Amino acid sequence: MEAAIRVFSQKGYHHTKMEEIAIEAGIGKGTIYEYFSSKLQLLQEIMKRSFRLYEQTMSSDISNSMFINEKIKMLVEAHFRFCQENKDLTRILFWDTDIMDEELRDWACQQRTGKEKRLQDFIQAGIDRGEIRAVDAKLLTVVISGVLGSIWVPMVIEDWIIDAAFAAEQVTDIIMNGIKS
Amino acid sequence: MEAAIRVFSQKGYHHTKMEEIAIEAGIGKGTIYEYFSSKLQLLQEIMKRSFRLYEQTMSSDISNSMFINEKIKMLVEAHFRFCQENKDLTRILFWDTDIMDEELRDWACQQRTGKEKRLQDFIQAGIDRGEIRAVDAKLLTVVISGVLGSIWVPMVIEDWIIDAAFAAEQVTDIIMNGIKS
Amino acid sequence: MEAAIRVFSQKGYHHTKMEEIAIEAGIGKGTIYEYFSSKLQLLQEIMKRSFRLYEQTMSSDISNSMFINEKIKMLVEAHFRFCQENKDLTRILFWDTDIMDEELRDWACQQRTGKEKRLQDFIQAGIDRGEIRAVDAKLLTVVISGVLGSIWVPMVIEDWIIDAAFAAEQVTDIIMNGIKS
Amino acid sequence: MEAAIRVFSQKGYHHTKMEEIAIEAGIGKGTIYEYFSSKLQLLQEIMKRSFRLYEQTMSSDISNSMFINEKIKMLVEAHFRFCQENKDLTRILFWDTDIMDEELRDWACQQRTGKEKRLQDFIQAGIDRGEIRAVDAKLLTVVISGVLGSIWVPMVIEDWIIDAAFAAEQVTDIIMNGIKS
DNA sequence: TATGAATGAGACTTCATTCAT
DNA sequence: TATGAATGAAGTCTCATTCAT
Repeated sequence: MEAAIRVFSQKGYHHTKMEEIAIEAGIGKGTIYEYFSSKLQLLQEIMKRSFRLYEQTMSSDISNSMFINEKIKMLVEAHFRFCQENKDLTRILFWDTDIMDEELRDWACQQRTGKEKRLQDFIQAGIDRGEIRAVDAKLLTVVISGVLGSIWVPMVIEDWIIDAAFAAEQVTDIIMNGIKS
Repeated sequence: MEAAIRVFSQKGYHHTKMEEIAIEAGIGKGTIYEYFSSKLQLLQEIMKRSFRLYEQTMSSDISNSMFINEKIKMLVEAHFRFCQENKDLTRILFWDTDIMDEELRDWACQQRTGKEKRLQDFIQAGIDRGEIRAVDAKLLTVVISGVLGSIWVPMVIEDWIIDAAFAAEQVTDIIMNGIKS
Repeated sequence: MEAAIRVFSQKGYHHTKMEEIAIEAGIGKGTIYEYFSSKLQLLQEIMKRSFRLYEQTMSSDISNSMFINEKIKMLVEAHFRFCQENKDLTRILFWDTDIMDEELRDWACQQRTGKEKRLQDFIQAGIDRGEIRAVDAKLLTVVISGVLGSIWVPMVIEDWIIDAAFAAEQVTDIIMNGIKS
Repeated sequence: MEAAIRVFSQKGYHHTKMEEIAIEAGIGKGTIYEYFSSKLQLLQEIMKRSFRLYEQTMSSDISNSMFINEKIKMLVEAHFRFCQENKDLTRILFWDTDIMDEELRDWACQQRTGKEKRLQDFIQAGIDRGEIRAVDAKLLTVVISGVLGSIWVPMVIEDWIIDAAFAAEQVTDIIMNGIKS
């Protein structure tokens, strides 16, 4: 699985041959099939595990009792940290999106939708409590999701290294206070 | 080419067979090869044309003499409009990223990097002129790119319809003034 | 299909490679798949066609209005002729019985059962009309089926050539009159 | 070996995996190879043993000193009994005929040929002694072999249960006296 | 002696591409 | 110029067999 993650991440699902994974893992081609029934299932297993790991990373850090800006900061920081620490997984998770079969695609959509729903609810709550001014909650959700969903690109592709805590601070600052001087 | 765009967009590059494109186009399989030397080249042609169209859409609207918030607004609005009006192209451009061969990938990276460079310069100029407070220009670039690069997902996948002008106004407002009440 | 029949007949289904069929047919491996979706389907098509041909051969000759011994003679003769004239088909039809998948196997069983049912009815009618003495109809059916189902072996394997009309006459004579001197 | 017989009989040689035999036998996959050098050799061992058992069953009962009809009756009865009592073996012996390699196939052919030669000689003797009228000995051999070689089908496939002694009596009666009323 | 995880040769099947018509 | 039947390279997956434990 480790080997598969490395190769998938590097060459993409469709350009990866089972033999390459086997070689990378230092095992025989057939051995992979002892543990995964097909190439697709191998990818799916990786994705499911990744989603689970991502969920853990995200949810463990964010308690419910914080102020909105603290919450956003932790969210952003956790996401940045995950991407930075799991570059290969990140690349697979966000890049190889087109191979998922119907089932996995639906599942991934649900995951995303669920995540965004929680984010949107939590923004709406902030608005209701008066911590956030009355912006369009859906739009703000998309904005924040967008930042999270795109930050990995320079990190993973250009090997851009940035301190997660600092980046989170800055991004939260921009989101909260804007950029107008 | 129109047909190819539709099919690629719907099924993704790897799941599209040349025959399907031919059928969609109402022509023979061999005829495609009269105009494109290979499946990959067909995609590349589409992508290049798309990038060109995108560039046009983006640059035509944005004159150099505007204030920063106007500029950002136009940038966002133009992007939103492009995504909304070219859903198929958008999906290909942003989704089928993993098939590009070395050459195309490099080219796409250059395009992106170039775009971000211009964005970053223009942000830096804003900071220098004092229109923007001293945030990390690279980070802000990533944030704005992220919003642009992610907004298409709900538009294309969930068929989320939103008025480009209104969305641009809101997003610009958030970026400029933040969300704190 | 002609080529497939030859190769299947000679080497058996499991020992036949698609490439061998292609070579025998003087075409490319892939071309076979233009006309048959899989190796199994190719065999099935051959079998279905063979059964149809067999049925035709059998039924065309045997009118309903004959005496029992005439009927048996024609049955036996038609069968012998079919085996002699379609050695390859015969070998496939009666030899490669174990590869049939569930569906085809069921279908083949039905064919056989149907055939035997008709034979049994027709024997029973002979008994009822008093042309045949009161033997066990089921057993006699099995005996006659057995003769038909086994005669091909020396014909096909040992290349035993015998005049169908003569053989039919003799066999019918044995069945009708026994062998006791 | 018992396990192999059961599984081969049920699924056919080619559809049987070594692992399935191991599971059926309640032993490890590798253990089979302690006793049989290959899958094919395992089948061959089974077949050889079966032929031997068959030969025993057939020859033990049939003394040389009997009248022709007694002899045929015993032959038929012994065969029927063997099939009835060894359904799995029977199915393997008569069904999985196509997998035999050159060597085994030749051996099986010899067995069969030998058997038929003896049968034919013994028929010829009957003719010479005047117990049988002058039919074609070869053809009669094929007829009797055919009945023997086919009777197992309804027994094994349709689970047709019939008393061997009764069946033998009837079949012998038909062969000896025919069916004409 | 018994095992079963590991192996890799081998076979099926796909599909981008060609080329005779 | 347009076609689509033919092609065969390439890749997935199976399963008999091995061998370290």
